Amino acid sequence: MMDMKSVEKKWQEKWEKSRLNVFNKKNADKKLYVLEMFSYPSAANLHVGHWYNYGPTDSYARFKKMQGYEVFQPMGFDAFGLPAENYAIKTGIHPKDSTEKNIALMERQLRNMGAMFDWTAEIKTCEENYYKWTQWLFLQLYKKGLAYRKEALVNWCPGCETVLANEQVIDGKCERCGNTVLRKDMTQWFFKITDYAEELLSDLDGLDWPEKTKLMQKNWIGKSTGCEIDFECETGDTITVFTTRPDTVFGVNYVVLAPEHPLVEKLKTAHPENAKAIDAYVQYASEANDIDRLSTAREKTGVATGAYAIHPLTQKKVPIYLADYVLYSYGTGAVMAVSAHDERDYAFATKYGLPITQVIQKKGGETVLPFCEDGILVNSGEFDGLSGEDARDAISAKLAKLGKGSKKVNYRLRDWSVSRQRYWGAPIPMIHCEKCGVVPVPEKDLPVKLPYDVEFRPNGKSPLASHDGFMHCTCPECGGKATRDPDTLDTFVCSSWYYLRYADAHNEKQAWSKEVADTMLPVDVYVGGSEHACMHLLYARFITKALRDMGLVSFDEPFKRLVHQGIILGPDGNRMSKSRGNVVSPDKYIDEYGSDIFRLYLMFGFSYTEGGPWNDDGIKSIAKFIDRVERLVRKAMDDKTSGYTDIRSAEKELDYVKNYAIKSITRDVELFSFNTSVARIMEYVNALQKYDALPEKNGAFFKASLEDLVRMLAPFTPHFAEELWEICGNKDSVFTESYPIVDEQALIKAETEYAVQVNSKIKAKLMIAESATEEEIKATVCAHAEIAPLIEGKTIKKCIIVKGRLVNLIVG
RNA sequence: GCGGAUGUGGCGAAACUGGCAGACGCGCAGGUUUCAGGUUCCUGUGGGCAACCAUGCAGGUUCAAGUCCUGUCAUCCGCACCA
Repeated sequence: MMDMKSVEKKWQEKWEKSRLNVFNKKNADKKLYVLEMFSYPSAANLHVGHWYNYGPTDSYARFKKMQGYEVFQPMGFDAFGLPAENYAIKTGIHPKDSTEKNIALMERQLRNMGAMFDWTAEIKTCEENYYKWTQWLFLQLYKKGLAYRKEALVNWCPGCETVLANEQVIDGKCERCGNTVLRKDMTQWFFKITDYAEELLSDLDGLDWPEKTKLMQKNWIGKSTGCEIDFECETGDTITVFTTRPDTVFGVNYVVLAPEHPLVEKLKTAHPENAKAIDAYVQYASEANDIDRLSTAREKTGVATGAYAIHPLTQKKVPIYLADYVLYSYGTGAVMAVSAHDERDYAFATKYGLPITQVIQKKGGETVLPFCEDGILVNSGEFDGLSGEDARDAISAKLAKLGKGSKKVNYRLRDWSVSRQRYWGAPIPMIHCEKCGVVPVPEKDLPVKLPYDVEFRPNGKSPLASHDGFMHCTCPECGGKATRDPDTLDTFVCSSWYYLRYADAHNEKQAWSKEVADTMLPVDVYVGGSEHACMHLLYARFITKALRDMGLVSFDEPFKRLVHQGIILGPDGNRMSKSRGNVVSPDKYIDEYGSDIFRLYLMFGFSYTEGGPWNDDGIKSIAKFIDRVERLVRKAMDDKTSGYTDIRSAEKELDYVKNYAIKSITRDVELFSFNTSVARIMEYVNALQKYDALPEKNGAFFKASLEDLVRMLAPFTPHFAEELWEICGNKDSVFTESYPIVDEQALIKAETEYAVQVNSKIKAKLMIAESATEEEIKATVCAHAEIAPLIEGKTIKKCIIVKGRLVNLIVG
């Protein structure tokens, strides 16, 4: 039995020395960029999830390398972020110190994993030579008008006196102190991702991504086509509403504004008798936290303003309400309420006793209100009788003609808020000057360094705001006194472009050279968890498109193909978590069996994209399998009795199994179907063992067959295969070999087994020559001893032959 | 509420465009090796004595359904008043 630990160490050192894992630019024409999502540097050891992401994907990469691709598989660290800062607040250990320590630890473990990472391209997002370019990226977006400042609602924890990221808000409460999180207006930097909404949506079609992920992005972007309609308000102002159902416009019973709508103030002035009630409602709505407000189950609330608006087509007066079921952030922040044909309006109207006017009739059936589907228009003047689509066209055309409305497309997607009132991130490279306003830091002055000596314990402001040395600077435009932006960038900004930096990691003059980027990118295969569907994966696509429009890259999409690994659950079937106490650590398994066996088990025991509950019964069997392979190889190499040199049926049979395995593996690895690939190798090993047990065998043939086994095994158990390859008497790395290629000739058999059915029931199995014609097959089947009695005296109505598989005789 | 996925032996799972359901492995049983335990190797292993019955459940299409269609239940994931 091999000492896996020393074998792994031996080969890792050899690979390091021979630069086996380093991308060779000379072969760039054959490049294949295989990327795993980089890691957050945690203090804990690598967990099963890391192994499950990186181990099998590395096998994929190695397989492609053996197929002749020049594989680029870099690794790095997404090193800024909240956990390090929270840890610092709790323990007083500086985020930089803990992060660097964690990176060192994690990098060592990643190296011990033996994956084919090209460490020469390693990046750490918290280092100056990286975040300098993150800041540069911000400036490019700013120049392009894609970064802007505005007031926005943020999560505010009154206990910690700080802003929280959405992820830190658990059930409406602060994850640290448990206080109820409030919403607060603050001026923030945003990236204008909404400018790209349409392209982000339409380009999904061309991506080789899981359909589920594409659908999630599609829903997230949330395109809806409709119409904006103007209602004149009694104050003389115009209330513009957005609707996807202009066909229901004759059924408008009232108009609703979101409580935050700017017109509220004016309406209050116009109707002082209601001012108190309005104020109370606005206050009530602002205090409701997101969880309550967003719940569909919540009862509708609202208040009458006393004001009215004029219906643009009927000229009738309709009352104006405030209600928080209308979201200020979507559409125009105002809706026309059609009580009969919208569930929410119906519920509101019912509660407050408002009129309900039916204007749509169900086609062929009784109309039950609220009726929200398409139907035939009634009570709609000249538009009566029209149906859904036609009515929408006709009515929006009429409104447009009157200057009272126009077609409009809205997206659910909002601009990306990137300011964080936090310390451990890339400082936003902006300067605030009393005279010149907001001024970008000149590129030559980058990076804006993140100072070390900062009080990062929360006090209600960004930690950097209290650091005088950082804050005070001179205005690059007027040279006068100015201050820096005290906020840092969301870490998703760092990870939105890292795949570009990998390709040109040591470039000191640029973030990347366009030439290099265009050679190395896009990423051919990107592997990571599906939890990033609407965050990282969307941001990265947006940034790529923005960079393309700036002429900095020449491709539209960063990740051509995307694969999500499944999740390995705890043995109890739940997500692993400390609180549940069901966390399985890979350490003891690595210690006992080594990294090859551990990764092989991960590949064999689970369906890669599904994952599933952890179970360690299987890992022992993998260790046994590896032992068996080793014994088989050693025995064959020691075997001096080479026997004879003929190729008999036994050799042909072995060759068949081998080539069947090669063919299957070649297809399955491409699909990330590792469990079936390993199964085919096991079958081949079983066949080799059977052959080995023969009294006589062709020694040279057997040795060659075993060398093929080692090649086949190499991507899955790289260290072990190298050792076997050496035992076989080879000097070079097995990874300089090419993966065995299927010999189709070996897969042709003289005879195939057919299942024979009579009236669709299996009755017999028999061997039929591959060359037989359909007529011959039919004759053979009918004459067969088990079949003949069953069809005797009956007419064969039909004979279905599936070549190489089955024959179905329909008799009556 | 909306959208999506999944449901197959005692267990992890296979099954490419409808074509022999359960590959491969675990476990289990019997044998073998060993002083003994582990190990090795061999054989068997969905259920039922059988005809037959079996892919969550109920229908349907088809010569043929795990696979296609309709309905339904359960679990998981995403979104959640988006007008």
